Amino acid sequence: MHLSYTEEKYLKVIYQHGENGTTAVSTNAMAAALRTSPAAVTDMVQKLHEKELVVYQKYQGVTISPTGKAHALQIIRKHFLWEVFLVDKLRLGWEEVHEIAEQLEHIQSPVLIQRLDDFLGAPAYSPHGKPIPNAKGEIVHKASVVLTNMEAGSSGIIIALKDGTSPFLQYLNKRNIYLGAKIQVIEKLSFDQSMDISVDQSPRINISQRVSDNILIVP
Amino acid sequence: MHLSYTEEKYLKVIYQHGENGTTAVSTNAMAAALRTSPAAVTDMVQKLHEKELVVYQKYQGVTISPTGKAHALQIIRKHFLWEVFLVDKLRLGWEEVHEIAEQLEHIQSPVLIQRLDDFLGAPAYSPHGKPIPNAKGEIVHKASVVLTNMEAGSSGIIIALKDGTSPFLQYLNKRNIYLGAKIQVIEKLSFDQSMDISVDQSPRINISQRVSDNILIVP
DNA sequence: TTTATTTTTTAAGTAAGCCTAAAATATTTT
DNA sequence: AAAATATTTTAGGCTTACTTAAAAAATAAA
Repeated sequence: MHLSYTEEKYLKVIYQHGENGTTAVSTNAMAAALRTSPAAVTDMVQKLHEKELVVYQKYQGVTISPTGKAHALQIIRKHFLWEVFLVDKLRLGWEEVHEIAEQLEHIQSPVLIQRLDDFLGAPAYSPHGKPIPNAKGEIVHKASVVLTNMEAGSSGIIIALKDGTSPFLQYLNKRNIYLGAKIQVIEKLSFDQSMDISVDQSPRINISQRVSDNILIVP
Repeated sequence: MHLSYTEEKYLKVIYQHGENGTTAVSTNAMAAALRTSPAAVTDMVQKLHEKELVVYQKYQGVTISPTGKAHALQIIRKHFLWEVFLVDKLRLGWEEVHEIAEQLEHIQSPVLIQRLDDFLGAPAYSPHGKPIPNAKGEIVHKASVVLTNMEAGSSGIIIALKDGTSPFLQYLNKRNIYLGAKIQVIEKLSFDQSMDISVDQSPRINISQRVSDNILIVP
């Protein structure tokens, strides 16, 4: 079934604000999230209920249905993949990519998304460290850990940064540290809490705790 | 001034079907191009006239205005840049990219397009060999030449392919010949009209006339 | 538990973009 | 030049997604 741009936006909000489909979302909350009026939300939600994309009862808020959830997960998948593209390939700061991905997530083309996924190396996490649903809409969630807390000798992949400001990004760029890079913790220096790491097999570099505190890793 | 998705589509068609703004476009022609009714076109064209994006007189067809042209060129620029991305980076066949670029061209974000342009290496031509307007909306048009007609010793860049079918693309891929590659004509073999070329300084390879006939070059 | 407040829904109406059918104008044919 | 045909415009109406204002229901306070 084909959904309109607006219907897609509503489904995504219902899914996300309803804690991934587990709780009901109030009309007011949706209106705020979508920057529209409560009356408009009631209108749309009734239509989505008739299409069986949500479950809605007067005055009881709205919950996403299994069909609606499947749609929402595809939209979220597209959103995150585009975010990875924007940050990873186009080097946009991740404060600014959300807004652009909000538009890109509605582009209709299965082959495009499949190729984009390939091109990006089938990333598992968004730049914000959120797990990307796979093509089937499944979320495979691995717990991430702050680089600071990793043991010497262990390794993993940078999936997200806590600090997304330009100075930090520039620092990382200068030191060739980037999203998706494989990090190996070589040594932890207790004197100043700094650590020696290796990025993608390259020679070891030393980073301060200030830096490692802001890097999230999955094994 | 912000334009709607639909207004953008109309402006592009008016510009392109009016031979880049030089001739008027008929209502029927536009309706066909936009897959809508002539009545809908009259409606929209009157609105665009009031916004001074086109010049329209009853029964006289419509011409783009300078302001409208500036908009159209930006949309076309975006369309072509996305096409380059899809073909060059995502390796989609260029028969299938037009439809996707029709959607992508309406994404609103100046910084996105600037970064995309950088990422693609500021390409001058679309995969179909059409010149891409620059950020100011200027079209710098260099004449292209069929590879077959180039002299031994001369060189240039592949800007387009005449044949975009999968077998041809696979052939090119296998031989490491790609859009944007620098081609040097080393020798022309009159016996079978084949030629020896070098792609981006790599060792010489021989290609048949069947192949060189379908490759377009700019010096 | 009754009243006040907040939330939600209904009702009526708007704008964008489309439709069909009929009327008006252009163009072509005779 | 008149008649026939094709094109274009107008008129009236539809759907989507929104708006504001009023009514209804739920929740919180007294």
